[in-house]
Amino acid sequence: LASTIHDVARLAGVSAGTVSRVINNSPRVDPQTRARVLQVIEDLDFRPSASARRLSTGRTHSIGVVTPTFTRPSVVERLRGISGVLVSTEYELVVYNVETIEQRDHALDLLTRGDRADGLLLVGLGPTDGEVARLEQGGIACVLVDAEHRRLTSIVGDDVTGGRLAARHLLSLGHRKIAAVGESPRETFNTPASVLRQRGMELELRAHGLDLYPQYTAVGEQGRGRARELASELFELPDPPTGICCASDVQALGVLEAARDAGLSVPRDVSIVGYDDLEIASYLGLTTVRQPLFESGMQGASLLVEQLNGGSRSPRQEVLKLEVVERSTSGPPPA
Amino acid sequence: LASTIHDVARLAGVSAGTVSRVINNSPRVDPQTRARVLQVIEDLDFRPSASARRLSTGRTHSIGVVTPTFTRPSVVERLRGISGVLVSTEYELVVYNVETIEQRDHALDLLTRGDRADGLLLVGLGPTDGEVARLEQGGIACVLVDAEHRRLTSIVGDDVTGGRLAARHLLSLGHRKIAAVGESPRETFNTPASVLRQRGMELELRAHGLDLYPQYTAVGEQGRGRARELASELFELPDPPTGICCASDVQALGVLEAARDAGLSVPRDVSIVGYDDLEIASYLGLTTVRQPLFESGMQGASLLVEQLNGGSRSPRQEVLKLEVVERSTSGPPPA
DNA sequence: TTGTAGGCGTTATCAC
DNA sequence: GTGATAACGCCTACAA
Repeated sequence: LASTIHDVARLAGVSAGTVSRVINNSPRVDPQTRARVLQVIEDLDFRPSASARRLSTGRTHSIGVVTPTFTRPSVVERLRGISGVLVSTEYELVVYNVETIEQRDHALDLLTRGDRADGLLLVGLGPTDGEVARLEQGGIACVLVDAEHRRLTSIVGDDVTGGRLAARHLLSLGHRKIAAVGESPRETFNTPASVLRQRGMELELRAHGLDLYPQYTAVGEQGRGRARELASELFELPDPPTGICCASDVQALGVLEAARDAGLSVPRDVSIVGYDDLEIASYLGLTTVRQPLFESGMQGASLLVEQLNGGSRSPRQEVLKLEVVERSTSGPPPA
Repeated sequence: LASTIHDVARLAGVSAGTVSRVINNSPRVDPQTRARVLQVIEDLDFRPSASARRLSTGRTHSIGVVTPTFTRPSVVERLRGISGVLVSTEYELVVYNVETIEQRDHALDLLTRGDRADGLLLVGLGPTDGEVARLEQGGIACVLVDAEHRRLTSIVGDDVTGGRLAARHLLSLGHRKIAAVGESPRETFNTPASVLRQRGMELELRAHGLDLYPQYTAVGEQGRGRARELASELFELPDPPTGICCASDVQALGVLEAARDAGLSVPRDVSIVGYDDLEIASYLGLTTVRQPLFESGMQGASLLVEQLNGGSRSPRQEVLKLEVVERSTSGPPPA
């Protein structure tokens, strides 16, 4: 029912080849005939078939974003950045949401064949060596956001430093009993962000002659609910912490709830530091480690598009700047 | 570099046609040869080319979701629902984020050709009659979520009723001076949700011998910041309202900030009602009109997939249940 | 049950 | 500059 390149050719009295040249605005076509062809295209409301193009050129004009639970606030923020740069290109955005190992493997299996996407953006998810090899073999460009691999370019926040910054902030306020609420790494996704942040905290504490004691280290699955439980346990300790660093703002919300449950006043009784600086953080006055999520998406997408346009694919690592945003959930420890 | 159906055929000692039959598990193939072919497929790590399939079958195995600013919390929630049902199907999820009229028109123009997506999910965006005609002509299935068109099946919240419910809640608490903070419809997207809710409020107020006065009707672009400004103006009125119904929870956040700015206590001095019941609403104790966003996405996707599987495409309308969730931002008006 | 052949709508490589 | 012609990799009658 839809018209093809041949219909156009016939009505314009030229060959399909010429129409193709017009479409792809090749310089080698007479202005007269070009005008004529364009007219017919307009009359017929012709659009070249994307499928046929894919098969013929071997390019899909789409990039795949694969990420565990793309509806997490931090990922959404990154997606905003990604979408923002893709919209001004010819690339479509195909989202592969992976919640399980099977889904993750399945997606990467499909995607490494190269006929579904020209490039991949892996967000918060690291590929295995084998997968990287297949990507290279298939000539598929790939950039990591919030994940790392020595052979791939990646955009990361400096998590160790982030952890240090959070701890340093509390230390500078006079805290000595500092705890961490973190996310258990979903091992299959290979992103140790939460672990690295705790390591950073540890380093900073040690530099001050302190330590991150096991009883002050609470780790569980991501999300507000679990963080609330973890924090409640912390508050019930015989010698509870006076400051808590969380692996995300979402977790910090849970910790705030736990404080409320326990009848603790923030920051008078306990200081709480988040991570990410989501919009909600500014609304709530949450002290947090700001991570440029939006920018990470932008940069990831930009670098990927650059590679797709023939740019170098040699691994590069972009480390994003972090900073503590001091608001009203942190203050001096109780006397 | 990647192996094709012919490679498989050759090594298995059969024809390409047979391999194709195996892939698409046609019943008409000898168990023995099938086994042999499958073995070769495994050995070669063969995967059929999606591009070739698309061209040959005319189906893309992908569904397009087009929506204005897909990173809005309410849309994200709907996407969760959509993604949830698509993941168990063979359909890919292609996101078309449209921020401007041009982008909207461009996306719909591409998508109505039928070689980019088998089906469309339009979220918070209504197509024109012309676009609907082209969809039908191209045989492209389409379901609307949070939008309406008489010829398309759609999933909507009952906005008029939602407005009534919000107003009724405040009325029942004794409020008489009730204002609305709404979103100016981005006309090009054809979704009058905010307007409908205000109409509902109006109806309910009238039923109580009251009215929704123009000075109590503040409308502006969506988002927290603008809502804050609008509410500030409301609070500066000589006779300010004692209750405010917002078109979204996000707007309600802005209104809460404005109240804080004005030194008003909530709900003692002013009651605030949101709309949507985002997760943040429960965290903040925001009274709101709960709208099943996640379910709307699920249902939209389910109905679409159903149509794609040969189900009926005659327009159907699914109206989602709304309910007021009473929390701590609403109470009796000041005496 | 299996092989053959034509077609899906483009692009690209040739000659002319 | 333009027109044939051969891919691209798969599917699907139709024949055998």
